[in-house]
Amino acid sequence: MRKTKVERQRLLKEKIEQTPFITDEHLAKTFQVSIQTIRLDRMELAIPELRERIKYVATNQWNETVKALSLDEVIGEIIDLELDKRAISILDITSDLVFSRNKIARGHHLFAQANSLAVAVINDELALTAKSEVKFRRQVIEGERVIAKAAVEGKDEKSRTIVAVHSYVDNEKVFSGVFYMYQSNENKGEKNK
Amino acid sequence: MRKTKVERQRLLKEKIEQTPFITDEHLAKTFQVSIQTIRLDRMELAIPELRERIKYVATNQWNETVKALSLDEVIGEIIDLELDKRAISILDITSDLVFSRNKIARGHHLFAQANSLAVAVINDELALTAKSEVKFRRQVIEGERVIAKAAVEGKDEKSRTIVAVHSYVDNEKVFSGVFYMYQSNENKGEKNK
DNA sequence: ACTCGTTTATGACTTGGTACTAATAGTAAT
DNA sequence: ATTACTATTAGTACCAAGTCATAAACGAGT
Repeated sequence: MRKTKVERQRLLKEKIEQTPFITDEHLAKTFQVSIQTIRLDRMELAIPELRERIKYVATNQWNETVKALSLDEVIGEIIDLELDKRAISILDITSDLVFSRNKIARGHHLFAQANSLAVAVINDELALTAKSEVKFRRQVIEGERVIAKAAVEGKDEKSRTIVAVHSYVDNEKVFSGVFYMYQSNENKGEKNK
Repeated sequence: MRKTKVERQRLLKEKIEQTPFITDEHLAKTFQVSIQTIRLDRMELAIPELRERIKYVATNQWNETVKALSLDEVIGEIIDLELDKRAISILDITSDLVFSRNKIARGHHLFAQANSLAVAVINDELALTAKSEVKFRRQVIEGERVIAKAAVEGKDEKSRTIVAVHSYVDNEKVFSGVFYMYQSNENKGEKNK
């Protein structure tokens, strides 16, 4: 005999989770019940119809967010560097760096490029970001090349080095930020351990 | 007079690429032509219908998701999420995330964790960081576990969503930031006509 | 025999289309 | 002016994959 309703619903839920792109018709066949039964089941389980499921998967932000960010190699290539003064790096926005739906680059990649450039420009074994203020001026699209220019601007009252970074695509500013950097050398204030 | 056919088709293609989840009806209105014209255009341009477009996006993203599941430790794991309210994620600082010399975590990883949590907490198809102010309160060392807590704080004067994120290691605050997020905010709410 | 939970059937309606045919408007060539 | 042609609009039939509501049939248990 067929399984109980509860059992079928358990399996149904599983099945839909595994292969969300399945029609009621198909489900009815695999569970050897009528389409109407499947639909009743879905209603009881509050499982939306196929099209809504597809849409959900398509628009779901979660997946995008959890998606891999190979952070270490995304920070761009340094093409010019004058220690304690200025630095320039290039970051090509590849498909890995964007939201797949709209091809817009995720913000933290631009941040990472700028931040790592700020670290690099400082002539010290150790430079750490203490604070930063950044602005994402316009979206950057897949395929664009971001040129980040960092300039050391001096020290603040706590003798942290101030680095200004401006990033451009085709001379249009897309990102700017100021980074306040700890240094180990001249600056003491050895932080905690 | 209206634009030429060629021009309209160029714009049509663009529009659909930008916002693939748009019906022919909506397109007809925005281009001030009949639905049939839009359909002729799509045929000539070999652009599939809405459902196929959604499906395409969904399947792509689904694959990404499957991939992401094996690399979920990269920007942290979301362990709690209440859309439009708050979210919590955990990031274990592994050796990949630190400066090799001193085992201190690179700033942009903390930023990435916080930023992506800010994106995730927003209940919208599209959320982008417009601006942020962050503070790195103390260094994080290899082996430590960073818990980031995001809270949606409302909207600013430009109706960007404000998300505050604070990150802790053992109840000690190591990072804090405020993110101002763009939202697309379009459909989903409208039903009546 | 009657009732209850479950299952199946049926019909009307919905969305966002495809496929096809036909009519109309506007422009250019002869 | 007539013809030719393109572009656009209109209308019909049909489809997939549903929703919603109603009704009927089945299978047991007490």
